[in-house]
This record gives sequence, C-alpha cells and structure tokens, in this order.
Amino acid sequence: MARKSGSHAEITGPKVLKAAERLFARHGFAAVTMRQIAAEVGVQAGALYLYTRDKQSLLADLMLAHLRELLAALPAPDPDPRAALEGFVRFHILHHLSRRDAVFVAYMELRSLNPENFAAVEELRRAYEDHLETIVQRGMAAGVFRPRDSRLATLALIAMLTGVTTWYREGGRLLPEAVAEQYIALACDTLGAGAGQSRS
Amino acid sequence: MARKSGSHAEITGPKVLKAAERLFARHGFAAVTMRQIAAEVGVQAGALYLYTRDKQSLLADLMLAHLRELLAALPAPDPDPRAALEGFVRFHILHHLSRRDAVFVAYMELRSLNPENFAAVEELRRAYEDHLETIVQRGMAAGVFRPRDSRLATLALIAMLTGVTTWYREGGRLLPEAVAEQYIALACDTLGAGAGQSRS
DNA sequence: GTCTATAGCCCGATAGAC
DNA sequence: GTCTATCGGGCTATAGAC
Repeated sequence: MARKSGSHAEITGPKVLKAAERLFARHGFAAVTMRQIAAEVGVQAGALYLYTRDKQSLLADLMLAHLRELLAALPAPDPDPRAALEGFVRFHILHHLSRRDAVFVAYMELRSLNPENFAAVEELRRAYEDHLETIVQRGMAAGVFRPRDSRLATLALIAMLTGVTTWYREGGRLLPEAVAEQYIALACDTLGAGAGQSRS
Repeated sequence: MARKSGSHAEITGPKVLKAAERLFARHGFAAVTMRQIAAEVGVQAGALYLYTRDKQSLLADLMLAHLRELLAALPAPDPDPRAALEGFVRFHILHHLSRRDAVFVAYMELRSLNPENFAAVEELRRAYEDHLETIVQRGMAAGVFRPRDSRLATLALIAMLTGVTTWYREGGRLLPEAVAEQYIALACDTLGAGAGQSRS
C-alpha cells in the first residue's frame, strides 16, 4: 500500500464536494471561484479538475446526490394518514436542519444549472413532492384531511416546512425535535386534521 | 426645454433599475454583468454609472425600495382577528404574485448584500414579520387562534405564503384571487381558526 | 448623457514538471 | 496527485472625447 507523497485522492474527493457545498451555500454558485474552493480544500485550483469535470458538474453532483439521499431516506408512509403526515413532517424538518448547506444549495441554485441538469434535478424534486401529495390524498380519501386542493396544499406545506431553514439557529431556544413537533401540529391543522395544537 | 441629443435621464434611470431587477431575478446578482444590464437598457456599460454608484448599490436600492413599498402598502389590520388574517394573506399573495421579480431578488440575494445594506434590509423584513405576528397574537388573546408559539407560527405562515412564487405560473389553472382564497383557508386552519376549508 | 477605450484585476480551465 | 505557470477572456469601474 505504499503511496506517493502528496497522494490523497480518497480524502480529497469528498473534501472538494464538502467545500463546494459550504461555499455555494454561503455565497452562491456564481460568486464562488474555483480558487476559493481549492483554498478551502488545501490544494491548488488545478488539482480540483482531478475530481470534477468543471464547476457546473460540481453543482449538479451536489444537488443530485442530496436529492437522491433525501428520497432514499424517506420513511414509508404509515397506513394511518395522520401518522403518515407526522412521519413525513418529522423526517423533513430533521433532515433539513441537519443538512442545511445541501438544502440551501438545492433550493437556491436551480437557476445556475444548465438545462439537462435542471431537468434531472426537477424530476427528483417532483418525486419528493408527489410523495407528500400521495399522503395528503389518502388522508382526503379517508376523510381525515380536508384541503380544497391537494396539490396546492402539498406545495404550501413543503414551503412552510422548508422555511425552517431560514430562521432556525443552532443553540437557539428550541431543539430540532421540538421544532419538528411544532411543525407537525401546524401541518395537521393546515390540512384540517384539527386538534393539533394546544393553548397552554 | 431644448435637450441635447441622447439625453434621456428621466427615462434611463428607472429603466436601469427595472433591467437590473429582471436580470438579477432570472440569473442571480453575481451572475449578471453590468454589460448585460446596459444591453437590456440600450446603453453602454459606462453610462450606467450615471445612475448608480456601483453594482452593490443597484441591488440594495432595489431591495430597499421593494420592502418599503411592501410595508407602505400593508393594509391596517381589521379589529376582528380572522378578518385581519384574511386581509394580510390576500395582500401578501396578490402583492407577491404581481411583483415576482422584486420578491425573488429580495428573498434570494440577501447574501449578496454587504453588511450595512444587509442590516437595513433585515430591519424592514423584521418589521413585516412583526406586523403579521401582531395579528397572530391578537387572535390568540381573543381565543380565535391557537398556535403553540406565535413567532414560529408567524414564520411558518410567511414561508407558506411566499412559496406561492415558486410554483405559480401566469395563465395556469388558477387566477391570483383564487389562489389567495385558498391560502386564506389554509392560513386560518394553520392557526387553528378552523372551518377554513370545505371538501367539495 | 452617452460613447469609446482602457486600466487593473480575476476568472475557468489546461499543460507540463515533479 | 499535486504543483506552477499560463492562455484567452470577461469583469467593474473610470477617463476623456463628443
């Protein structure tokens, strides 16, 4: 297993993606330079091209990997609509709070993707939305949820839940699990499944 | 009133802001060049500097003008909490659908602002959130709304409502007024003010 | 008020040494 | 696998002609 001095491919590859994710999330894709990414990793700019074809691929790979992870980690819906909604909301909040950079990039940099990559990302996003809409529709069929329009309610819910990333600060007054519980109550009420909240 | 040939300050000034707004919304602040803005206006790049100190001021002026307009146009809350919420939601949805570019820039380009401009923008945004939170709290005091936490519910509501800009397409199946009505129902239910929706 | 021209700098990506 | 050096080009902002 002798290895040339300066050879760290197995380490550098993931570090490049992590550095790009961090910088894209903070400053935006267009504002970040390959030299900045290289500096964050601790290599020279030219070395990045051993791990990515170009800057655009770096962005697309990040977003696709994140969305595939999200879909793969999605819990199977409980047969009970209310429990299914609870499971989805808890998953969404906890996942989004633990992967803030990836989430931020995936939501903000759609316009930085070229058309092919955009189509691929949109397909995955659509699948995620459809997953929630199925839960909503089952609840409507069961008479538990009563939104006027399942699609609009689904998109409204996802926007509401995802908004948590814009205000939540680590070390704030609420732990992620407590935030999830509050959003579960809000989501149940939003769908008209009532009694989700208390007044205490 | 004789005027030099090529003198169009009263027209060019606003055109610069409109062009910048359009391009920043579509491609992002960092990805747009002064040459692109100039081309959209129909002048050369150097001429832009008659109307703005630099690119950063262009962005800050756009965002501050939009938020000031938003606050100035905000309707005074109805004494009845439910009616106040309805008024706010209708205003928010209709305003956001009619000023999509400005809204998009104001939400997406916070990170492109320098610290002073960021602070000024955040102050206005905070005032807007506080306006809604006051409505929520009055409803709680009146026993009409029952969220567990007024701040969290306020931020969740704003995220839900603002999300309309990500999916609404002009010429789609719903007119803005119909969209507003649906969000009103969702918002009422979200706060536990119930019976906002029907099943038909 | 607008133009042309340009200063001074930084960009993404590649070539070739080690 | 990483570095240094560089190509070709685009950037913001300014100077000076008209």
